[in-house]
Amino acid sequence: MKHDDIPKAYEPGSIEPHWARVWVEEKLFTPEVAARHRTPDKGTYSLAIPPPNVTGSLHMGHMLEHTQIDILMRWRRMQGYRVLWLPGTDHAGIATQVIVERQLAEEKLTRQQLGRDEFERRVWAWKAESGDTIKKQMVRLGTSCDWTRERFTLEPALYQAVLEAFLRLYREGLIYRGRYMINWCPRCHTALSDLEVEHSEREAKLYYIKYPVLGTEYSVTVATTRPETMLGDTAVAVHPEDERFRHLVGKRALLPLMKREIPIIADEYVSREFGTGVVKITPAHDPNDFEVGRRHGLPEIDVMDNEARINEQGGAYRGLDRFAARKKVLADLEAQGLLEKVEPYRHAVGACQRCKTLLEPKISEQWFCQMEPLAKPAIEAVRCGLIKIVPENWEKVYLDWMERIHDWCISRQLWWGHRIPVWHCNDCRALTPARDSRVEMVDARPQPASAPETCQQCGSRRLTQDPDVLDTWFSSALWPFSTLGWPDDTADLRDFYPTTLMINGFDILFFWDARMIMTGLKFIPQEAMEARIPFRTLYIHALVRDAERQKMSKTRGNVLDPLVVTEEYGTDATRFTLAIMAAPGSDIALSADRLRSYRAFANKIWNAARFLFINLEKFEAAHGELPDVSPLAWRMALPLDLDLADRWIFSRLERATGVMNLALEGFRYHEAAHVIYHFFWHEFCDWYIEWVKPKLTDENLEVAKVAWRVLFAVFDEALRLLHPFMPFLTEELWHRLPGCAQLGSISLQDFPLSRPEWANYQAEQEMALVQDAIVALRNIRAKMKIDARHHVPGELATSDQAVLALFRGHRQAILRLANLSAL
RNA sequence: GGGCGGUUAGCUCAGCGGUAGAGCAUCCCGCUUACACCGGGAAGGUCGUCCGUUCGAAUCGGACAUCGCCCACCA
Repeated sequence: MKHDDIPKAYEPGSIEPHWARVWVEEKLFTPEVAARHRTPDKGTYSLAIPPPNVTGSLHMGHMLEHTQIDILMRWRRMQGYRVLWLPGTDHAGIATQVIVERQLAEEKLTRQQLGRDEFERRVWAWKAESGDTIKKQMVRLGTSCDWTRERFTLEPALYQAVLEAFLRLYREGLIYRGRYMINWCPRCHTALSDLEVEHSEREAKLYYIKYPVLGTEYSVTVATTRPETMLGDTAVAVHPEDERFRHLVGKRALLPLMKREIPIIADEYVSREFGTGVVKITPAHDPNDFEVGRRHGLPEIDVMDNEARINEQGGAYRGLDRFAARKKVLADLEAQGLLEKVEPYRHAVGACQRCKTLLEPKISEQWFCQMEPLAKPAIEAVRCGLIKIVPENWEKVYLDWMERIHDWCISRQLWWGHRIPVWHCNDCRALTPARDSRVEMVDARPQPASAPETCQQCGSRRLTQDPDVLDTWFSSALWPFSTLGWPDDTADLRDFYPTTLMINGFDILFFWDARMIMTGLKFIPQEAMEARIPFRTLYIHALVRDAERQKMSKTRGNVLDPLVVTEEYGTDATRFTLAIMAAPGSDIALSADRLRSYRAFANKIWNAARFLFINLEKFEAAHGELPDVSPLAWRMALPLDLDLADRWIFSRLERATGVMNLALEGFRYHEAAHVIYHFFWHEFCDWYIEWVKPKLTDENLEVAKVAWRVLFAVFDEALRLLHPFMPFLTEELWHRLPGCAQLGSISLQDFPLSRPEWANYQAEQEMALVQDAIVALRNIRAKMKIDARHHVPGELATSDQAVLALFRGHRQAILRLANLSAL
């Protein structure tokens, strides 16, 4: 070996791609391959990746998540578990469709012009083109996934899982179709689930409008924020016990502008305190009014089309956009003297999560999934502790939501996704589901293979498949078991399910985690609940924010490209930064300062290694032989009669090891990272290496050899502790250590376990004293200008025990003296 | 309207019952043959406010202030 050519500065760019490639080529992260290198098998440890959007690319949020997962995966793998981290991507229905539609728009095309088949082909083409961007990026970043098991939510096997789940829920009546009020996005032209609505407070106006009461000379005044919806009013309501209006109940009012007679009804829903105590009822355009309308059998007059323009039900306002209609309605009311007053009003409105367009509540025929029967066991599983949510406060959030859960609108008026496997009869309109869950490839796209041939009600052969696709989260909900082969009873499913862990951000706690728990409990054919849960522990990580503390996310434009950051600072340093800043519960504001300082840490490690290598060469040159410093040798033959600094460094190493293992058990990445950082830099480098320097060249060859062996022992252990955090650097250095290359990858070596016999409190106390002494002496010398140069610890260790004894006797006095600037 | 989280050194944040910590920035001294992406030293905080529990509180309880987030069908 020749180490003269080791660069002084660590250059991550020159080694990372190499190891990234080797790891994948050797399939080290395929559990069966890894197991061949390891004998004691501690059982399986598995995690199904939160699948990124297939057409997306990595942002810092991914990198944080993947770093946190990867640290635990590598740590457990080193501990001897058969670790499976199953990667894959999500077809991401609406997100992906929007991207392709945007591309079409550049060609001045719409998907409608293209037609459904051609549009789907375009999306598949786009997927083929950009679908493995994420994978390439993850491989480059060393993410230790088992790429031989990669999955995609729209591939045939997972399509089959979706069909199986849908058909079972459908047959049991848990999936139903009906006309209800849903959230409609006038831009995306699709229904959305409640979760996809973003509420935000806005300044608005409260308009007070007079409705004449028929057969009297007076009128009632209603208050509304959306006057244009009055075109669809079918009643006016008051509280049943409101004395002010009791006499009006049963009378009729004349709906202004539309000249329609509508009843005045009484309903508990009306609040006597708000507004005027009289409410206009628009069953087709407000969720509350919808309920009231159904209770009283009121007509539901939908006055808007899918673009939120007034339709033919809106009389003179037909064709106007909802906001234009509002202006005109107000102007007309004003002209007729029916607009009593306008007040400023602040309230929350709902917008489309995807495109931020204001949503329109709309009555629509959609598919729903009944939630209560699924939620009950999912609540139970968390409440009884079978599934642990960390940090604990999220458990309460989860339970609160689950206990007030509403039915889930699962149909989307999109073309990209799993099409609903139910056919409509063109003759009798009855519904007939696919006969089974088999999937076939038609035109390179997976489709249900067993379409019904005849209507199950009238026997007609004229059937049309429902045009809608399923909410993208429907397939995600099955992810932990669909990726392992369900509905088939596969070896992987038996081996790795339930998965050990799930790690994701709180933003998908309801969207995803809750639904995985419900579906796992529903579909896994095991008796015991503990065998059906999708994961045993759910760790909710914080979000990465940019310097302005803005949330980084797929839909916002402020994403930081991890590849750019890692290019500048190195993947290991970036990972370390994310880990050491990842205290549970608080968000991370990524800063260049921190990245720089942990790049310096990587450099420090590199140079400590460089010191070892260079001086080992010098030793060989001087003595014509090498001390045996391979891990095999030092583990067999560490001497018992070590001196103070040796006993001290082993004691500190043992402490670091113990704390790191405990911290990682509890997802306290920051604590683990702090411990190894401090140990490596400020104990191993600043004190220990300085201390042993003289010994390494001791005239007594045996003394020198022991020093070398201890030095490498500690360094080797430190590299292993560091490996989950800095896989590239440690892998590179491990391979350069004498005798290590032939042992294979560091990722398959043992992670250091706690060795309590190494803890040595006495050595730590003595060492603290010595360190004080050295610092004091250095200060005194510097201040007295006895010697311009500062002295390394080793000088004291080897030559000046008498000074130490003196110091021991007069510690306080010397320390005081040392700090006197008067000297 | 409910719920959650933050408020600690100039900046960004750890600590969460026993004499205030890190990184960066600042000041002083050192280019000692691993590393100036370095080494040594120093300065800097009555831990948002008030009340309480305790021998003892940044750390536990309560109130308040302030910032942020999540959930929510009062038009």
